[in-house]
Amino acid sequence: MARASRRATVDSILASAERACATAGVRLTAKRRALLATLLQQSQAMSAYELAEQYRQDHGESIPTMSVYRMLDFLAEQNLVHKLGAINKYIACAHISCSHRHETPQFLICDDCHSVSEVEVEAETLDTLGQGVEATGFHLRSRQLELHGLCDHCYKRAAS
Amino acid sequence: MARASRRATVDSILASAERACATAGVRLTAKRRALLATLLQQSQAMSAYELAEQYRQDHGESIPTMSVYRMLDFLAEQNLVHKLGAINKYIACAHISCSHRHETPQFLICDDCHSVSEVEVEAETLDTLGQGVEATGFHLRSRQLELHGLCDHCYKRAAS
DNA sequence: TCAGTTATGTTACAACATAACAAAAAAGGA
DNA sequence: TCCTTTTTTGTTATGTTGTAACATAACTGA
Ligand SMILES: [Zn+2]
Ligand SMILES: [Zn+2]
Ligand SMILES: [Zn+2]
Ligand SMILES: [Zn+2]
Repeated sequence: MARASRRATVDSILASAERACATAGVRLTAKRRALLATLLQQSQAMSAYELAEQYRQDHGESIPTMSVYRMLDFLAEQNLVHKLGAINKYIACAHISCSHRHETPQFLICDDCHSVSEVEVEAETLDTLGQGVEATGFHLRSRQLELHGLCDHCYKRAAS
Repeated sequence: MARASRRATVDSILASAERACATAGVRLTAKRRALLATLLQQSQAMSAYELAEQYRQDHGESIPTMSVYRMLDFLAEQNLVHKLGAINKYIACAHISCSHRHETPQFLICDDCHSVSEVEVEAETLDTLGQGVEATGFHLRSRQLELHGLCDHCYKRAAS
């Protein structure tokens, strides 16, 4: 049943994504939607080339990497996926179905197994950080942090 | 005179780097030193390939990119340079000649002119951030943040 | 000197990303 | 509907970043 429930969750997230795109007045085409579906079913961050291969397996149709990059650019603009610049990989947003507005995401990247968690950080802490930085005359564009380390699983395995 | 004083500054930083390597019991070879000198004279972060080309111009000798990567790895281990993972570039540490121990550096990266500043952030704020993250079970490896935005110069130019 | 280690060079290739242009699909009005 | 315009997707070629594997050179310490 895990599989069925996972499937249902993906479908409901896709429905939310469709509504978000309709509201924004942009087109979530069949291919963009299919690519998002592929990414949603991954537990790890994926490179564009890995996604092209997974898409081929999932949908029985090959797709140029060039198109994958363009679709990822589109999805990232709509905040449906996030690009992790430090490792050149992409992850589906964990909050597509949330009603609240999209807060700046923070990512914890395991340097061993490459799993990625999208977490919330206290707004107050981020504000303090941002104010300290802007006091130097710099103007932050994004408060998306990408923090590296070990996930609990890999940490415990390394300790043994 | 600006050129002469700049030259002197670079020389004194190189002398500090030599002392640091001697203390650590590692070898700052002539090529590693020459590469560090090249990087010290840049005002922007440089990719490994850009550095290979600049090295060739500075020292009248070509150098394999493979060697540049290895030297940069060495210099980064000694905290003489920092790698900016988000943009795949390298920058000389701004504190080589400082006597105090090397704090975790924080970088402000201008997305327009690509200038990079190495700044201090209040330790307390970083601790709060780190504690929040570690409370989720994640184990941070580094607290080096790479923040993107616009430097004051580019910000004002964009506003006009 | 000579063996062992570290550093650097060479070649080949893998992985990531984009430029330039062509074809197809969708949108919108006469 | 038909035609025009715009957007999306495909194709080809190439640029950029990084590493593997192995050879040679330089240094170090008996
Ligand atoms: Zn998100
Ligand atoms: Zn892990
Ligand atoms: Zn530094
Ligand atoms: Zn700037």
